[in-house]
Amino acid sequence: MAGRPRQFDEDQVLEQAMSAFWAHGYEATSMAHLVEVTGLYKGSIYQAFGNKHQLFVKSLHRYLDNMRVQKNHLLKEAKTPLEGIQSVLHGMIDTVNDDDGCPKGCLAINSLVELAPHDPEVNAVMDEHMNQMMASMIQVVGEAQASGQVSDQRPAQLITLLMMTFMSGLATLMKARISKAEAHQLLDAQLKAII
Amino acid sequence: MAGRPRQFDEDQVLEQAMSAFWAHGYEATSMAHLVEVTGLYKGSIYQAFGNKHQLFVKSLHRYLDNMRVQKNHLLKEAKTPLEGIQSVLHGMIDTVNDDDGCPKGCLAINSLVELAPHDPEVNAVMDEHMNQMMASMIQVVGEAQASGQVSDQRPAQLITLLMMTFMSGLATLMKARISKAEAHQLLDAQLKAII
DNA sequence: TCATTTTATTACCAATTGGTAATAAATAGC
DNA sequence: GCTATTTATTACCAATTGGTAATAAAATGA
Repeated sequence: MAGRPRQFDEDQVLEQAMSAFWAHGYEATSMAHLVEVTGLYKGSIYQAFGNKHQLFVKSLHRYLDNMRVQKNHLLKEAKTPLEGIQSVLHGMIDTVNDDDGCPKGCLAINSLVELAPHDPEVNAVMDEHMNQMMASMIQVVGEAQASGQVSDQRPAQLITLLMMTFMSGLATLMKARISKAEAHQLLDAQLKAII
Repeated sequence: MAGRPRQFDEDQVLEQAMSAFWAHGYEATSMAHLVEVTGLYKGSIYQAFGNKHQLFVKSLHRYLDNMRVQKNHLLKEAKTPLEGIQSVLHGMIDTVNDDDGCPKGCLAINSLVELAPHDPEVNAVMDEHMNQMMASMIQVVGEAQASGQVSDQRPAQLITLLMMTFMSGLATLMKARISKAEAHQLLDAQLKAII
């Protein structure tokens, strides 16, 4: 016996909130700002999502899910393990969005820097995501080594750690210092060095 | 004809403010918090430093100056260019302070992520610092190449960019995911790969 | 049609935000 | 000792913060 139907799409609202947090960070995004970008009333936001922090965590989850889906898709599409690795990493660079001329970086890395040390929940979410990401990439790197496309001088885990650390650095520097094009070039150089 | 003398050491206060911004970020550090950690009154802070943003910029400058001084010192002390590079980079890892059990990361990288895209002044400060840092490191890498300690397969500038991007990633991940010990190991592996 | 349930919309709230004005207390020069 | 100057200390402020209570408006089932 449902009451008055919702006049907004929860997914769409979540997308808009995520975009705001992505562009400005958690602290700098006020509820007033969220009201503005979502177009709905403050009461509706609180009723639908609990509070600001829960809304943020849901936004972060959405972002990480998108990343995971894209990663799995690209890995499946790839003709070889190495090609998969490359398309996933270059895809990450393209995800760094700057529609409005203002680079947003990677929401995961942004959140890690701003919140992880003081926010146990965000830290846990990031922990699970990075473990999953690492495991997935370690396996592909292992396959690439088995097929001879990647040198097995280094253990797959080390190669993956070097890759992910480098990607974190790219995400950081792309917030202000380097362009997408430079990031792609740097990534190629890095892969050439560790592979 | 000086008036009432200051009852605080400006440098010491700046150090305390820097530490607060370093640990919690710009937005999450309130004036009330700064009053608490510095021990002086709000009015005194505003009179001495202008406002919160100017205090932050001064703190950031102080941090960057410290980094530059340490870098120059380590480079001068080193017996060879390569040794200089290594001690500077490993020294950066040690600068990532976690006295209170809470990793603060690197204030420069933290500020880049939180503020640079929306804060022209911070962006400009970081721009100048990174240009200077890059130029200084490119020169040392070049010397290391000339002395045969570093391969000249890659241009010195590219090697330096790979190094600095990797360091940015380390600073980021050290805020939550990896320990100092792991960071040192990863840095060694990275240097082995690109040098 | 009417009670129930859910949402939309408005109005409101205490606490905190960054920032200032006013006043009291030291110093130096005259 | 008085004045000018600078700082210390208190009291205060408008605006914004995240969050709620109250009410109006749709839907469903009886």
